[in-house]
Amino acid sequence: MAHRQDQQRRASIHDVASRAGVSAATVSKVMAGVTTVKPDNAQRVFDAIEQLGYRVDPLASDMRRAKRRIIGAIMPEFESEFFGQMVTQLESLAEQRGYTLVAASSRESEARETEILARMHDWRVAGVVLAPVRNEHGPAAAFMKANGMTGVLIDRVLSDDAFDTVSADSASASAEVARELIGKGHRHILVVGLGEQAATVRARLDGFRTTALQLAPDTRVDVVLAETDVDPLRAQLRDYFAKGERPTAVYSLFLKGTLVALSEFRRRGWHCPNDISLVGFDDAEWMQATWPAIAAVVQPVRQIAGHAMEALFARIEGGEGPPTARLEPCQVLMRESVGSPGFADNGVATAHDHRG
Amino acid sequence: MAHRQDQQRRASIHDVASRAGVSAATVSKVMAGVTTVKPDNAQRVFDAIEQLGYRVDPLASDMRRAKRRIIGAIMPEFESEFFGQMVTQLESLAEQRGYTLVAASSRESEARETEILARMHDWRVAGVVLAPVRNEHGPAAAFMKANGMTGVLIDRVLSDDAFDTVSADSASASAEVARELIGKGHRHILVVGLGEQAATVRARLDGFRTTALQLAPDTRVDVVLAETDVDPLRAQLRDYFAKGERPTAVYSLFLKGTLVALSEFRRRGWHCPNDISLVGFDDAEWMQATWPAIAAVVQPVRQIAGHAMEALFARIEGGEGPPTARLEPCQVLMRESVGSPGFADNGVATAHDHRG
DNA sequence: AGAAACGAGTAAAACGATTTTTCGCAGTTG
DNA sequence: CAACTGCGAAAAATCGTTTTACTCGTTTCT
Repeated sequence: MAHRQDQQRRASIHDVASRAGVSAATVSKVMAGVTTVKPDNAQRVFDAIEQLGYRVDPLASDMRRAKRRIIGAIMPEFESEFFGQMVTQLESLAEQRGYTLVAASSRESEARETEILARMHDWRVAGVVLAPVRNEHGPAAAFMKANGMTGVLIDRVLSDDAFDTVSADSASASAEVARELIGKGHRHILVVGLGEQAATVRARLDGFRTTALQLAPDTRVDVVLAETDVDPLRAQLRDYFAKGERPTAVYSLFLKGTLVALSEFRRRGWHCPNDISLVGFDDAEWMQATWPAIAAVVQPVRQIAGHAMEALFARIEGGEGPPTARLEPCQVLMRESVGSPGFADNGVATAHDHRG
Repeated sequence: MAHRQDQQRRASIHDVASRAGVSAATVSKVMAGVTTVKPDNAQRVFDAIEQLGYRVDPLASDMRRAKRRIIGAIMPEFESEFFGQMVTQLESLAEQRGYTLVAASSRESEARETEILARMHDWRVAGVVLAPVRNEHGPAAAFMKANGMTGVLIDRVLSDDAFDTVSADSASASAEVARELIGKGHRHILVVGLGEQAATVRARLDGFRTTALQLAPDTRVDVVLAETDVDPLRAQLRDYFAKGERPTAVYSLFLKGTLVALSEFRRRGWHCPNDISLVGFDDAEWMQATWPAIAAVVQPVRQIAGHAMEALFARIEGGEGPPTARLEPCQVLMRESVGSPGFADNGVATAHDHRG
């Protein structure tokens, strides 16, 4: 084939039409499966399509309708397993319905979130799955509302008066964590979190505290909440321990907090679970490979993605009615990082002797 | 504003034109910054744009030109830090040049890879960043070639005769790992990997073995390579150890292998680095938080993304010349999981006594 | 003065599809 | 035989832009 002119223009519907000796409209009808076309002509159209390798240009095809067969997805980040799985799921579900998913990362910035949303509005996407940086009351949701966009809010949300929401049932999961920890005898527990994710953090904190205090009113629940970034949290946690505070268990409300707690333990020579117990919201693959394995709350990614898309497409297809707020149950995996207090011996690392 | 009819049609260029009392062509010129427009008219156009909240429909705008201001990105998966960071970077770089990134996950399937590519071709994307599942010789690259698409290959590739490639310098990094391990006295090292990622796995393995044997010809390098999935690897590794093999160090050629190795150590009660040393290709955030911290080869994500986009846009803008093959240097972080052999005491777990 | 150049703008043709409208024609009916 | 019915297909309108080609004055050059 030598050095073909590869930068050729692709065959359009008119090329197919003229080769088949019919009009473009007829080609369109054949492709849409309309039956009022003579079999003879239909065959010639099929042949022409085959020969030219013709494929519909989806964007041109969408041109005529107001909405395009595109779903926008905005995630706070792509670097974590959770959002990675979420995007994968959403992509798959969108595809199943003949839509294309266009995902963007707001990089934990509300300003960027709105910019992306504006771009997607320009693209005239059919709908948006928004995982807001903070909560459902941010500028992004307001933008969607103001511009009459259809969308679903997920993850760091509870409920909204304009959009359907789907998120993990943080409160119940946290309550279960509380039951487990109290049941194991813990009475001084530290909860660490990041304040910016207001919606979920509050639900998780309240769910935990309420249940803990209900089961054992003498329980002391300390809270270390950093405002925005992870480094301040690390500093605050360091201060907290430096003051001599010595909880028997730590419950981290989100993944990064679990890492911070873990590295802080490590710095002080504390081992789980002998010196201190640890449970984290959000599971990750590595948590099963470490020693000890880290207990975690597993979010139902598939369910969240599934119901989000279901709700979204219902709205796209004109579904009416008040917005729904769905909470999907989590799974709490109590692994080796959680034990009973009592072996604690104030900062002296103990010998390990786990055996598979 | 009561219950406005929010499902309004957005203002088009013609709406702006008629409100400003000019033609659509003039509006287009004003927006493009053409100077041959009377200031008076230009002002009226700007006012109309302002009042109507008009924004160009990027897809309609792209309609007229053959290529669209869209870059496609195909990654084997979204769940890992590496590809998450990669997508984030690529998105950012595309945006900087006024393009939109559309990312898709091939979910480690070559068949799906080609399907996605076909869809992107239908979309008439300006270019594609492809991180192939296996290597540069797969069906996806062939498809791109056959259809005259412009693109760049990254990550699991070495070089290609049609496309620019950018990847981590696996061989050099592996050589450095070999130097480190040999230097620490290791003479029996197990390398674990996944065979499907042929291109890079071979480079990493050869780079390691060559240097190791060169520095210490008596070194024994065992290799456990699974074909496709992670579970067979786990089984093979289990068999290997069950045979009584007792290397003093393990070098994992990819992240999942590191997790498998780690959990296998855990199952057998072996501790790093006293019982066995571990180095993994690919870094992850958690590796610094665990005890011990896991030594890892850090891939230069930013550099790879940066040069990939640079090369891609050069081609998009018509750049000629033979394809380039870039190798970006990695950083090898020797953490606590690597020590000197000699403390090994055949399977009996030893007491830990790390202190921050 | 007449040609050429230029300035400022418009109408119309693309781009690649889909959808609505119109049209020709064959067959049927009164 | 005129009028009606349907079928199949073509022609035209539409989506929102950009670009080309063209008009109509006015100015400048020879």
